[in-house]
Amino acid sequence: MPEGHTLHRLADQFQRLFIGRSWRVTSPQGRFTAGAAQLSGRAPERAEAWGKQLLVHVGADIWQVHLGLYGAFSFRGDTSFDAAETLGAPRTAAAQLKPEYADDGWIIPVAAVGAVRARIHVPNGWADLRGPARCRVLNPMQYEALIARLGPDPLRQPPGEIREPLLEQFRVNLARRRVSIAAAVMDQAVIAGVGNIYRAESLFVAGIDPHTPANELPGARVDALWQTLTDQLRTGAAEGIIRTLRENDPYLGLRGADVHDYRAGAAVRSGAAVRRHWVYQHQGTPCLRCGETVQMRQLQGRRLYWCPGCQVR
DNA sequence: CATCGATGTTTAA
DNA sequence: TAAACCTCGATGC
Repeated sequence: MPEGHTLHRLADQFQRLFIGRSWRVTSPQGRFTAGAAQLSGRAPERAEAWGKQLLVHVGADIWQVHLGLYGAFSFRGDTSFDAAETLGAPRTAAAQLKPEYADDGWIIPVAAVGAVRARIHVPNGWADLRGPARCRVLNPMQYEALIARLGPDPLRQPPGEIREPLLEQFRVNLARRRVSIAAAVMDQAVIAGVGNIYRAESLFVAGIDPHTPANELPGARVDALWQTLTDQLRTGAAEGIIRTLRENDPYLGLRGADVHDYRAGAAVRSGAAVRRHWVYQHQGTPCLRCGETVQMRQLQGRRLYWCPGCQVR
């Protein structure tokens, strides 16, 4: 789950549940004890996402959380917490809670299970953070330094709009790289929020050969890629899931392609057997658009997927 | 019960 | 390029 869309959902959820309310912060696992003490008893003013970073402003301090590959936040509490979803790596959903309250009116949380790095608690609910790659409190200087090395985030544009300065930054960043566009688009200094699934799916939809050098990608294709990523990330943030392939996609209609997902366990995990991606994890099967065999190879330690028929220089 | 893998990033070699 | 790190569910023996 944790590509940029997840972090924006997370920031929204923080905004709704915690912002402006005095919270208690602990570290049941014991690995965030000092930071928790620093944040506890105060009221966060703002939660924002920038790419894959969650940044929660508490006075001049900023709580930085990066979920990495398998970090996750889970939420429990009264009915206002019911709609709060677990965000991050897949976790089994907790059973329905029967809220009980202490004398001070605060809900009594269940005992922390497993390695809970941070628990944040407000009167009507709490959230547990497990497995983050980063969890620390930044001062304003450290915050500025972090922001300075992040590229533009397509989700930091108003919905339905392309912000020229962000797109221009993307163009400039690509023009400065000689690595492949596949490597560049995963570089958080070039564009923030894109992970392995959006890389594969955006380059497929934009019809770009992932091996094209970033600085050789024609301007029109750079702009089209930004537009594609903006649309895909926006949809992912709205739906809470990465679904780049839709059953009514006209390309599917043309070929009468079968969109059922036969990967082992996929149907069980997703609750539906309908395939969600064009090329991601579909190596060795016919492309649903052109029929060529979808390719996969290791690139800088990550798996790259593409269709050699649809994606050209 | 051991091993593997995952939508990620940093550090060492 | 490889290993380390953060966690836990799935898979295999």
